[in-house]
Amino acid sequence: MTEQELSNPPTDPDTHTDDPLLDDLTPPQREAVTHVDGPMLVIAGPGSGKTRVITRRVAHLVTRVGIPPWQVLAITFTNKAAGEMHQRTAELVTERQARALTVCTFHSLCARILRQYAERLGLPPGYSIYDTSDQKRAIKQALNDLEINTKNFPPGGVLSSISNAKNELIDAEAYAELAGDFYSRTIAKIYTKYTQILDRNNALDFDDLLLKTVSLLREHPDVLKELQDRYQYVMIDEYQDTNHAQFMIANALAGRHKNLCATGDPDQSIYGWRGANIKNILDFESHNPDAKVVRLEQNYRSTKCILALADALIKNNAKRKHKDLWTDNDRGEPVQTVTCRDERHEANWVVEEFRRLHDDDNLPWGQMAVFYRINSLSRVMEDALRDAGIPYQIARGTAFYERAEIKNAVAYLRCVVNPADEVSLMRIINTPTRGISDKTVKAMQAYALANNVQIDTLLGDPLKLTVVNTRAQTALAKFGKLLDTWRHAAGFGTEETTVVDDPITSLSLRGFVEDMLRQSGLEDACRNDKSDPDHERLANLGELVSSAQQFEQDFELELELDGGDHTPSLSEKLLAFLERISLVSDVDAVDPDQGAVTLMTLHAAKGLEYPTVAMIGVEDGLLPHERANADQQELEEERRLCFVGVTRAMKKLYLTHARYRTVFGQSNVTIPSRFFREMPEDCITEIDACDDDTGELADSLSQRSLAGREAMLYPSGSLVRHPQFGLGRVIDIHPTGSHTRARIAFNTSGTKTLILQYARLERVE
DNA sequence: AGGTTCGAGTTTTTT
DNA sequence: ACTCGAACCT
Repeated sequence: MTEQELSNPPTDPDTHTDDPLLDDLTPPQREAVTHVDGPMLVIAGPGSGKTRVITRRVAHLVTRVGIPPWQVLAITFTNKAAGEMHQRTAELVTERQARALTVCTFHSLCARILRQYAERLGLPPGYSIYDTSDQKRAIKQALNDLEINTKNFPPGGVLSSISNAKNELIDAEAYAELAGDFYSRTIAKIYTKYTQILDRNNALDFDDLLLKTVSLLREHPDVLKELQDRYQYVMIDEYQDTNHAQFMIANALAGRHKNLCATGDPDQSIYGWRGANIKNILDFESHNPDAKVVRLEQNYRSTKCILALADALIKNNAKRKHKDLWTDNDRGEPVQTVTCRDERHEANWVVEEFRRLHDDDNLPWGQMAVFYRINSLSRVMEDALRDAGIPYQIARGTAFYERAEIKNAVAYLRCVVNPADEVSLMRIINTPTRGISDKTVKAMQAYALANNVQIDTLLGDPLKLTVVNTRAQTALAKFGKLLDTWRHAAGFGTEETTVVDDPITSLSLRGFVEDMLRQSGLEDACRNDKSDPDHERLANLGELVSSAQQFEQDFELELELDGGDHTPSLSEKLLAFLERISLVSDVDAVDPDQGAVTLMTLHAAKGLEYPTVAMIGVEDGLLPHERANADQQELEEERRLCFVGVTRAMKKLYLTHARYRTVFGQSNVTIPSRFFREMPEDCITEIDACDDDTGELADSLSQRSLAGREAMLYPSGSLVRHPQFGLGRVIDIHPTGSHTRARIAFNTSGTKTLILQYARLERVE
């Protein structure tokens, strides 16, 4: 469900044109769409047709004004949003034009630019992109090297201090100069060390992608000019959530031709905690005195009730520019605020209500969504939905890549591509166990530090490690050989054997990943893992192979469509695959056509819309979150978060809270959110679900049907289709833990155990 | 060397 | 309640 999919602003007869790109737009929308040169700010309230305006403007620039499509750059907040925007623009222009557009996130744009200009920055091409857990490992390493206690400086906290500094473009040196107190002086030391570790590992963290791009643009005027001329029309969506580094990049790119179009809504700024600066959008006009400003205030999405509630809520923010939110839509039903006993009751109440909507009102599952402030609330909701046999999906695209077995597999791939990546190497050097002990590893690190060599050189020459015994040396050498074999196969030759891999004879990406999983012993380790009798982990590795294959196909198709006769080599495909894996976001996993109830955090819900929305856990301490209670600014951000959630709903909205909530296995009394008191009574129906016993009934019902109505969707013997493995027949299916596994005999690929949540199975009748 | 147990910290939100 | 790491045992 994307913005504006279901809404159609009425035609205004006075300003009718014959241009199909324009004639169904309101005057302000049209004003924004037809603006060509010079800066423009579009302040777009929720559901005001912002996405429509952006896609139409791109189409207008390309097909009416005659701007070459490759000069247009559109930056979105997630890959998912980029994909959708690209898709919707493609419907308005030719296929060739659509392909020439650049639509992506800041991070993937930066990764692309950095790869292109790597040698100008002295950046070796196989650089790793570290995610939060890799970053934490690097921080721990830094703390260890500096002999600082992790008790006083928890890696997470240190990381966020460093991240905040990076987002403000403050490097370690500058940080040290600013540091006054003991805490910041220590952070400065860790920051310096952390930077050294990343450099040594040839790794960038998320912030570095932006940071390095800023320095590239600053220090290489010729590169800047090249990029400015390449991207003459720059559009940034969700401008209220840009941080300082992103602001610098946007303004540097648009600095020459001045065609910067920013769209967003200050009331939906919800990423302040990660360095987003709401001032970027508020001060747009003073940064660009000649800017055209368009305000889109009419809402086409929600009922009057929902919008009135949202408006009343957001008016409580003191630091806010006034906006008139209005709609011609029906008044609709009142918003229901529901009091439940505990989180289980709450989940069951929502499930019962959703089932009623589905069965009685014929509302498809895909048009319902559940939002929550923190991820941990998804658990109960999931259990209730699964027990009720209702199909659901969770917007956690990164969850798959956070699994230990997948992280290990990815670490192997990174080590192949980037020999300097010590964080990844340490992860896998003895996983699965191969006779390399902690002691041996410590000795390696000590030697590498003392002799200032890259740690992986020791794998080629373990005899240097005189302190470890022969057995360990042999194990190291063997492991080194294995890595070398893969590097060779993938086309990352060692210096003297720079292998130009021949795309005809070289392995496919899928084949490479499969070989690596087998030869590394990861596959066998999962197969023999007694703690995982259902081979869930093995199935996950299988999913990684499919995703590699899927990526390979898409990547080759993309290049083919680009017109070049260039067939990508295995090494190119591997680099691109790793980059993709690093930059997936949670909402990227949401498939609106899947016909399933969607669960996500309020942050992930930004930019989406659903006919029916339930927001759960609307309690003080959760929304607003307790960590934001003290600070007025943060409280206002929590209110904006609530505003974002409420304004996603088109027709029906439920706000639920539980009297007791179990945290860490302890049941605690809760207080309803203070935001309830800010909502107008005439928009609300209060329901006390504790009065009736539907919840209790649901409790007992769900217990009985626990063995899974989900399994009924794919009964044994039914014919299914898998995107990679093709047609197959279900042998058996069981719900286990948080997943449902199915054994499926495929016609061409043999029998595989798949997890329904990851395998995109399709029932074939 | 490798597996097991016990304790601590964990949960805010994410590219 | 659950996961991760460190000490401890085989």
